Amino acid sequence: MAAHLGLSPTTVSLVMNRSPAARGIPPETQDRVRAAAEELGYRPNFIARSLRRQRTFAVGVLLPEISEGYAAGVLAGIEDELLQEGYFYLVAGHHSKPDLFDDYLQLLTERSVEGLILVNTPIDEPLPLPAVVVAGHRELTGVTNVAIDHQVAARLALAHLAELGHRRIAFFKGHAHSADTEARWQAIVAASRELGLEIDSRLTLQLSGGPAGEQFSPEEGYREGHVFGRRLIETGARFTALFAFNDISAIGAMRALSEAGLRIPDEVAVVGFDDILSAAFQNPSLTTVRQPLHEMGRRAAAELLRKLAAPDKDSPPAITIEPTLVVRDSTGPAPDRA
Amino acid sequence: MAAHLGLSPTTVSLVMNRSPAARGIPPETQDRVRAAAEELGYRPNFIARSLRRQRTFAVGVLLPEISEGYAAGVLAGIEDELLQEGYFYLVAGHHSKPDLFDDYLQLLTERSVEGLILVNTPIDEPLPLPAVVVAGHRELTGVTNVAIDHQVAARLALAHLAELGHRRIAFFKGHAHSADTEARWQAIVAASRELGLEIDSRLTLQLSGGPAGEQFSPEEGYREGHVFGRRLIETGARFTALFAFNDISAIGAMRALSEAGLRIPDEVAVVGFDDILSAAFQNPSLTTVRQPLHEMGRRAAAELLRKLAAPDKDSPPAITIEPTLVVRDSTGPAPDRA
DNA sequence: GGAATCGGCTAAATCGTTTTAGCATGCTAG
DNA sequence: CTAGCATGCTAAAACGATTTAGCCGATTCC
Repeated sequence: MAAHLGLSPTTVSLVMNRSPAARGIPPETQDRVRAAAEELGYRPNFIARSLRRQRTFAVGVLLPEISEGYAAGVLAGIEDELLQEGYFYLVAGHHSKPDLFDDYLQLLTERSVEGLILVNTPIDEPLPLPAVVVAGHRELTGVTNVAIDHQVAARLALAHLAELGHRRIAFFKGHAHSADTEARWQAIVAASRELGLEIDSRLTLQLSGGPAGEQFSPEEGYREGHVFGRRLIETGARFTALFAFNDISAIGAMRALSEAGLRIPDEVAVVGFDDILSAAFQNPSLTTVRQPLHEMGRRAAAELLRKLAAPDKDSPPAITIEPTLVVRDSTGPAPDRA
Repeated sequence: MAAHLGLSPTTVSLVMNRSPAARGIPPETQDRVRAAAEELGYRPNFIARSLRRQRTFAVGVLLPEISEGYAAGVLAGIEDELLQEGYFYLVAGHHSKPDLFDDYLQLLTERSVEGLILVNTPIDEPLPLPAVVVAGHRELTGVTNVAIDHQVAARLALAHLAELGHRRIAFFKGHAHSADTEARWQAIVAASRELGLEIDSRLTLQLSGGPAGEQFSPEEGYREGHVFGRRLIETGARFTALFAFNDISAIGAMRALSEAGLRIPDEVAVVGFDDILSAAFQNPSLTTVRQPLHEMGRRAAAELLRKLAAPDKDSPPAITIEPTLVVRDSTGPAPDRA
């Protein structure tokens, strides 16, 4: 390129980067360089540039499983934001195996990513690079945690049910090793108090989510929802609505309730959480709290880029995002009111 | 590192890479180097290495949408294979916008990826790098196409139905701009002939899949399945089974059939295609042909690595992978036989 | 005793950029 | 007339590794 023009690499570089130092190069020469670049299809080598500038315009993403709905949704948002800003990303799925966390962290740093985004990945030690966490389990100093606003989520679901006249509501709590379980439950307790609803501990079941460390597959989660749906009936305690921890268990429970002869939503209303694809395809279709995964990803990526641009400015410990309620056919007026 | 040991970078490099030229370096020195590397946490800089060796150990993946089930499933397979072999990958989702194909192809080549994998991405021009295509639309010379074996898929589904006594089978054909539509339909025609089944053109409906170029969202696909289910009944032609083009339309059709008072599987059997997550959660759960997405991804990645390792050896134009039949509750004996 | 070999290393070029410092040349000002 | 300055460019170092060619001293061989 430089040779072809009879100019030095310096000049070419200056022009191509529209560097302020190119002030001293007359417009004609600049045009000549750009024309030649166009003609030869010249594109500066990113690797060489990265080496010299010590910037890769790449970030690393660590998540449990790339094909799983939650992570994939968030990743799509991350991608949108990053590509727009000229960044790329390297992903590694660790299949929830803690040994792999470190291995992949190593590999990513070795490749000189500039920052990290962890999705649903519990980690204890401080991270070697600027990082943002989505659905993080613990708080790490200097690391921003992106999560939905559980207060709002609980209030949306419960206010919807209360408005329909439901007073006796059953709950599926999340499994112990989920990041959201505790926060969500506290929000539910608070919202119930606000709305004057009582929580019956007999109607509060905790999902196991599989043996600690491992994760239930979706089909197993569905099955657990089914079992728990039956168990609710067996308690003998009266309830007119169920707020499940996620759509999968809600769908399993709906099946169990129908099998027991309970009509949905006439006799029992069901609210799920997440708004997975199949929520809309159920019969009846499932009312649920939607997590704006895409936006969570976007915000996480945007915050990371902000950190990279201004490492000194300290960053918020948390970014909370508003969920929305998707009302479908699994909820209706409480039977005693209808 | 070199300075710390009082040795030259050459020696360090030779030892760290276990280069054959390290023959001349005595084991003690080698140990000394490795010990120091361990102690200092020294990891060679990948960028510098890439620049010198002209190898990045990275490949580019182009797909429509990272959060969509098909692509995400394939990508998980790609990832498994690549990470295992020390490669990383850069992904870009083009949202089915042809203008973005070239842009991202540019960006990826600029970043010196060594090869490309295209998933569900129709492209005409020859590619600038070694490439493998999953679910490719056209044949490109030198590019291997990974796809399922449609013959087997059609035979699995139809033999299952025939065995249950079904003779009058309705079909949903794929939309015109899907890579699989034509191949699958031909396979269905062939398998029908083999099994002595007649195809009634009144019972063969073609999905539109949305206005050309754009893609239907899953919810729209579901709705189309619902409409088409009703339309099947309206034809007045007798049928005891439906083989849909995908699970989503099958689920929509099941809904329509139930609403019309037809019991599944007693009066109509339904077979889907893909085995998406919700197939197992339907009521009744959906019998379907499962595409081994993960394996398709793995094979695609493996073939690409093979190409990179031996660019001269010519590669197969296609790799076909066997689907499997997942029998659930939406299929049963034909009514006239039961 | 001199040449050849061997053992243990290293100098220097290279990959393709960016960046700092500065070199000619011509013009202007004092 | 010359110091100073603007103009238009370039030399060379640097980024952090890999790789080729080869140096130097000691031993072996004839």
